[in-house]
Amino acid sequence: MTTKAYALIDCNSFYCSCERLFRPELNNKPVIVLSNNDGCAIARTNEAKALGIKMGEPYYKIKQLCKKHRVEVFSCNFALYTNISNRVMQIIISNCPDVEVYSVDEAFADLTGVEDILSHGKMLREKILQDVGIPTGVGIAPTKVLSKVANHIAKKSNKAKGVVYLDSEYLQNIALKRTPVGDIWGVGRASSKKLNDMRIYSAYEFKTYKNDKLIQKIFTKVGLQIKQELQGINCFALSQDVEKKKEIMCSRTFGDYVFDKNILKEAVSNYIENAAAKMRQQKSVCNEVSVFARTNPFKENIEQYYMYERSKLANPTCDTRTLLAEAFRLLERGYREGYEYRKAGIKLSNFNESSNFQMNFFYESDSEKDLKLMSAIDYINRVEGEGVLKFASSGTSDDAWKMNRNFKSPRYTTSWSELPSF
DNA sequence: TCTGGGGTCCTAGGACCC
DNA sequence: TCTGGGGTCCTAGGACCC
Repeated sequence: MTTKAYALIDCNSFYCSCERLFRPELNNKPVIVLSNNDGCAIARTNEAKALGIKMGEPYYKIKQLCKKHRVEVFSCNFALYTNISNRVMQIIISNCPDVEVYSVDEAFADLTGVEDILSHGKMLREKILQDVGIPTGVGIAPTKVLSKVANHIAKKSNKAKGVVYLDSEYLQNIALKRTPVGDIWGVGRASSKKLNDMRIYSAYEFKTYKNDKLIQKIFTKVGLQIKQELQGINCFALSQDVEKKKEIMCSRTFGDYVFDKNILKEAVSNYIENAAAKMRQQKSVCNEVSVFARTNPFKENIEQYYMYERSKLANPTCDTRTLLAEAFRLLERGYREGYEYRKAGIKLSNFNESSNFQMNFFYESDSEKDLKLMSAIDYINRVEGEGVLKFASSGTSDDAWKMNRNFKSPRYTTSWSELPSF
């Protein structure tokens, strides 16, 4: 078997870089993007990181710091990021034989067999920067886990100029000795602590640890696979086909506290509409609906409550009306009066293929007429804009459950009325 | 005053069956 | 007080990712 060469192409501070595209004066300035509800920092440029702003840090804690250092702050604008992401991915896909789009801001590419692998990596980086304007780091190595390590170095090292190829075990070992175990892809906080307790601190010490049985016992099958990937043994293959989701969730933290069941119901209604449309898009039907709502766990002086209700459906469906009725029934069942609700959400799960289940004699599937209605709704919302057509239960008001978004940038690329003008 | 959202995989343990 | 063994399926919860 020939040695593989996997490239990991990862956009730098992706959301911030997207915002900078339309505000070039922000290059070299500190920029952060906040999570929904302007809750916490979920993307930071290097300049913002240098100020000590941590990933996931609540905004209210760093507000003063941001003001003092003139950090440019944005509410998240996912429509924009998705659009830019598609452009980046298109370049990778059309320039590499096999590609796995791993997330909105990163992709694995199999470069095995490419003549000059390092040059190919450099070319990709240049082309994305030229054509879309997004800076990336490219890490290349024989396994996915090692390519992640290479990617970290590509981003950190000035010498690397954004591209690193760890093509020999010698280079890999140098890199692994400089990598703390906690920085390995797939090793989180809990495992990191356990490894440290075993006196394993660097990725190299993990790679060369003798007792595989113990690793498997403590860190499960996946833990052992990560160790083998560090040794250059491929355990994680490239998954190319876009797999269907196995569950679809929708949840939001509210902009304000909610006591009223009817307002919760309106929120839940919106979430169901949203998730059901996504589910129909991947041509699934679900057998299970869940609804949850909770008080603010960070607020210590209030009485906490968490409701979670779930039900199996008699017949698999993708009909929003059926799902709404079920979700409302669950909310009715779990709702308790008198609590300050801060967040609610729903989950659709236990999917079947919509074409398969229709063949099943025992199920009473959605009728042709129902499906046509749903398709029509989806079509109108796709063409005319999200949320143009809504169910009455979803409300039309700017209510308490809506999010705070005080620093939102315009929808430059997805809305005609908000096109940039220079 | 103010702390996101959406996923996946794995395992242990319970339920249930013969 | 004694009280099998083995298999499968499901679920909750943990851990991790971006």
